[in-house]
Amino acid sequence: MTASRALRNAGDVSPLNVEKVRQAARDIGYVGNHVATSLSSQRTNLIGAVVPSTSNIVFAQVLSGIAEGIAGTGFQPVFGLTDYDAEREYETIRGMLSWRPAGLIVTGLDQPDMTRKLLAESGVPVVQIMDQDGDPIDGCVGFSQTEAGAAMARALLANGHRRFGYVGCAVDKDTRAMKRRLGFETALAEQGIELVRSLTSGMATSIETGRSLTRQFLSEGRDVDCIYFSNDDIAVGGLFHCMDNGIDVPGEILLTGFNGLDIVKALPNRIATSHTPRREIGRVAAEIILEAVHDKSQRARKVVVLEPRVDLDAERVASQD
Amino acid sequence: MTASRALRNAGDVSPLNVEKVRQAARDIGYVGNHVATSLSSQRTNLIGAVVPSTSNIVFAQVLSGIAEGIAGTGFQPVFGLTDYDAEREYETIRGMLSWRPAGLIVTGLDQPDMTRKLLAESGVPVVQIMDQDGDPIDGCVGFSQTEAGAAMARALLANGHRRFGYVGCAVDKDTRAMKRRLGFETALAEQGIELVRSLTSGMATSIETGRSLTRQFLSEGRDVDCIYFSNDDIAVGGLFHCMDNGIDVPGEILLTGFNGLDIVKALPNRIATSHTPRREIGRVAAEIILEAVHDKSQRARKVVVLEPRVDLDAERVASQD
DNA sequence: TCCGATATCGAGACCGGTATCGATACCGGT
DNA sequence: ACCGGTATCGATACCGGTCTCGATATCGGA
Repeated sequence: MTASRALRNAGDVSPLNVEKVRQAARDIGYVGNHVATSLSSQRTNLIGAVVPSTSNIVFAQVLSGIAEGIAGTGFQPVFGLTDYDAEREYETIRGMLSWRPAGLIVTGLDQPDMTRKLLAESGVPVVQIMDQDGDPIDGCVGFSQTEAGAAMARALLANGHRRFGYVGCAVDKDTRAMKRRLGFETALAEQGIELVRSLTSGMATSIETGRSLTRQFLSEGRDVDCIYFSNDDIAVGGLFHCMDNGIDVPGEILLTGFNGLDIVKALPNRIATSHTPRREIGRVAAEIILEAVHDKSQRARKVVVLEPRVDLDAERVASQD
Repeated sequence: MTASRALRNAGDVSPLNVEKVRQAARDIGYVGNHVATSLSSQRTNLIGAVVPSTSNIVFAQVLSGIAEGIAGTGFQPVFGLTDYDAEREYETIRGMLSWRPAGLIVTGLDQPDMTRKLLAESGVPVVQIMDQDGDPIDGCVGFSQTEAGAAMARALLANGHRRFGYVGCAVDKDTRAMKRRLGFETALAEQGIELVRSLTSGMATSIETGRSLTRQFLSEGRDVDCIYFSNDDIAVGGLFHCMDNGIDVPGEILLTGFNGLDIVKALPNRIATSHTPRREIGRVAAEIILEAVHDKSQRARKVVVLEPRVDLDAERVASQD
C-alpha cells in the first residue's frame, strides 16, 4: 500500500520512503499494471475514437486533434475503424465499451438504433463529431453538413454561377457527403435553380477517382460553369483533368471541393472549398470528454458548433511566387 | 462460472443453459468487462501502435494496414503519437506497456537505449516498422531507407541525370529521410558525383512548404537537372511551383519524391517516386504480432523486407485522358 | 505530563472476471 | 447391481492493484 501511494504521489507517505520506493521501482524496471489499476479503481485512462477510416486524411487529422486534446493528461487514445459499415461500427463500439473507457468519440450522428442504445446505456460519456444534423446522445462537436452544402451554394450563387454540376464518390456510404449535396440542392432550389447534371460513383474517394469521374462528366457536355464535388480529393482530381485538357479553371469552370485540405492552397489553379476545423473538432471532443470525467456529472452533454469557412478564393501560396 | 463459460463458448455447459445465459445477457444489455478478463487471464486483446504522427498520410495508412491485419481477430488497436520526439515516444510506450498489450508496433529502429531497454525487457512482442538499417529488438518489417535512397540515385543516374539538388523538410526530426539522403549521396559519390546544392528546413512536411522551399532553391540557380525531395509532399509542392513558373517538368528538371502517394499518379506532370508498401507493412506487422501471440514463443523474431519500388515513370492516369 | 491532532503505515476487502479442481449426475457395459 | 467414464456445474483462489479504516508514532499546547 505504501509503495502504491508513493508511486502515485498519493500523499500519506514520508518523503524518505517515497524516494526509496521510487528508486527500487527504477532498479527493477517496474512498470505499473493499468489493467489492475483500472479494475480496482473502476475507471480507465482510455478514450476511444471511432472513425470510418484513417487512410482518409480528414479522419487522420481528427485523430491527431484528439491526441492533441488528450496530450499530457495521462489518458490514452484507442481507435477503431468502421469502414463506413454499420455492423462493424457496432462491433467496434462494443469492443471498446468492454474496456470501460473514460469516454468515447464517435463519428457521425446517424447510428442505427441498436448502436445508439448501446452507447446511451453504457454509462460512458459519448461525444459525436463531424455532424450537427440530428439528435446527439450526449455531446456533439461539428457543424451541420446540410447547412455547409447550402452555404456553399449561396456563396456560389452570389458569385454569379448558375449552371451547376455535381460529382461525387462513395455515395452509398458517406452520409455526410449526401447531406451536403442535399443542402446544396435545396439552396439552389430556393433560387429556382436545379443541377444541370450529376455524376456519382460508389468508388472510394481518391484524387484519381476524381480525375476519371470528371473526365466522364465533362465528356457528356461542357454545359456547366461550376462543379460541386463531394470533397477536395475529388475536386483536385478534377482540376488535374482540366489542366491536362486545357480547360480554364476557374475561368471556364469553377471547381468546388470540401474540407479545405492543405493541398488546395498550394495548387497552381484556384479551386473553391469549405475549410473544416478537423483538428479542432477532435481536440474539442477530447476536451469535452475530459470535462465530463472530472465533473461528477459523468455526462458529456455539451454541443459545440465549429462552422466550416467557405472559401471561394483559397488564399493561395501562388501569389507569393 | 457457468455464465462465464456460456458467454465465452468455453464448453462444459449444456446447450440449454448456454441459450438461457445468452438470452439473459441480451435482456439486460450485458457487456463483458475486458479489464477484469485481462487481469484474470493475464493477457489482453490490445495491440499498441506507436507512430510519429497521424496527420502524415503515410502513417495514417500504416495504421490502416494494422487495423486491416487485426480485423476479425478480436484484437483491438491502441495508438500513440510521438510527434517525432524521443521523450514523448518513451512515455507513450511506457503508457502502453502498462496495459500489458499482446504486442507493440513501433515506428523506426533508432530508439534511444532507455526505450530499447524498456521494450526488450517488457516481455511484450515488439515489431519495429519502416526501417531495416539497424538492429531490431524482436521483429521488423520494412525496408532499408539508406538503400532506398541509393536505389533511387542509381535509377536516376541510369536515366542520364547528373546535376542533382536536394530539398528536404523536418531534417532534424525525420531520421528516415536523413538515411535516404545519406544513401542517395553515397550512391552518387560512387560515380564521383556530388550534390550541386541542397536546401533543408526544419519546418514540418507539407505541400506548401515544398512549394516555397523549391522557389527558394531555384531562385539560387537553375543549375540542376533533377531534385531529390525528402518525400512526395515536398515534391508535389515543388511541381506546383514549377507549373506556375513555366518550368518544364520533367523536361528541364525531374522532380523526385518518396512514398508513391496516390496523388503522384494523378498529377498533370510526371514526377518520380519510390512506392512504399505502407499499408502492407502495417498489415504484416500485425500478423507477426498475432503469430507470436498464438505461438508459445511469445517473441516476434521475424524480419520481413518489403522493398519500395522505384518509379521514374509513375504510370499515370494522365495517359487515359 | 497528558491530550487531541496530524503524519505515516499496512491489514483486509474488493474490483469482475477466469483457472482449477472437486462434486454430482448420468450413462453404458459387464 | 456395480463400476469407470463423461457431462455439467459451482466453490475457491487468484490476477495486481486501490480503498477504507484502524493502528501507531510524533508533536505542540495546556
